[in-house]
Amino acid sequence: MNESVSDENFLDCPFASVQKVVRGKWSMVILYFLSQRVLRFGELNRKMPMVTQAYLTKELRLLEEYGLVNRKVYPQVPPKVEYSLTPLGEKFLPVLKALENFAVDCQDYQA
Amino acid sequence: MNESVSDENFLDCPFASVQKVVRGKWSMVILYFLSQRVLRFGELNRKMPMVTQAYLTKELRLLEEYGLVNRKVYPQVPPKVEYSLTPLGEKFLPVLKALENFAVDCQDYQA
DNA sequence: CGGCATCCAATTGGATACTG
DNA sequence: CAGTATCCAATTGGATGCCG
Repeated sequence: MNESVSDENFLDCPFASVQKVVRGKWSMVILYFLSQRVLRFGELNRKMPMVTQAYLTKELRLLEEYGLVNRKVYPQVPPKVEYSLTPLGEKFLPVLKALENFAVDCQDYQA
Repeated sequence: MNESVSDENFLDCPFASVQKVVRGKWSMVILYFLSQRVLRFGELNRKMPMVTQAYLTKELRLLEEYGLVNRKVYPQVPPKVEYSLTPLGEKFLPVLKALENFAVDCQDYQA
């Protein structure tokens, strides 16, 4: 069900391969905030108070695994962890921009 | 695009309002095929054999509800139903294009 | 042909409490 | 401060069968 996308009737569908990035409920918002600047875990969480810290951790781990987010741990007490976009993460920004434009279009249509 | 999402108006966040479109596992693939041409239900299903018809129906209904897809029923026997993009659906295409580009970037990074 | 209804499995999202 | 660990609720995805 996972990697066997060699269905000949199917495509070399690029969407299937990247959709996982966009599926997490808050992943795009995370990427948006990190595109503005490097953020510590607590800072990011405060910008997204509707997300529990446990879930924020999970999504950050996923984005890290996908190679879009970098996690830098400072060996201190108390701990300090900074999150930032990787070069690949930066390459996702045009998608965010396109989605932003689309959101505007949506509002126009509702008016 | 900078200050439109300040630290507190996360609810105005355009991504949150639009993410539902992109969450369905196959919604982007559906939109991609429909961007190529108008398709009957069966045609679309044959292009996506990994999706059961019941689920394809569900996603199409959602995309219709979101205003991206138009469903045209021909009152015939046997039934004929054609799906196409609405004007709003067309406006989603830049997002698909951006995602496509990103998919290419992903592959570059894996190499 | 293009559904719908039903039921079920899997995945996701989230609350809460505890920790180095 | 930035997490784990656990448990649970909600949502999603999917199989199967019937219908006009």
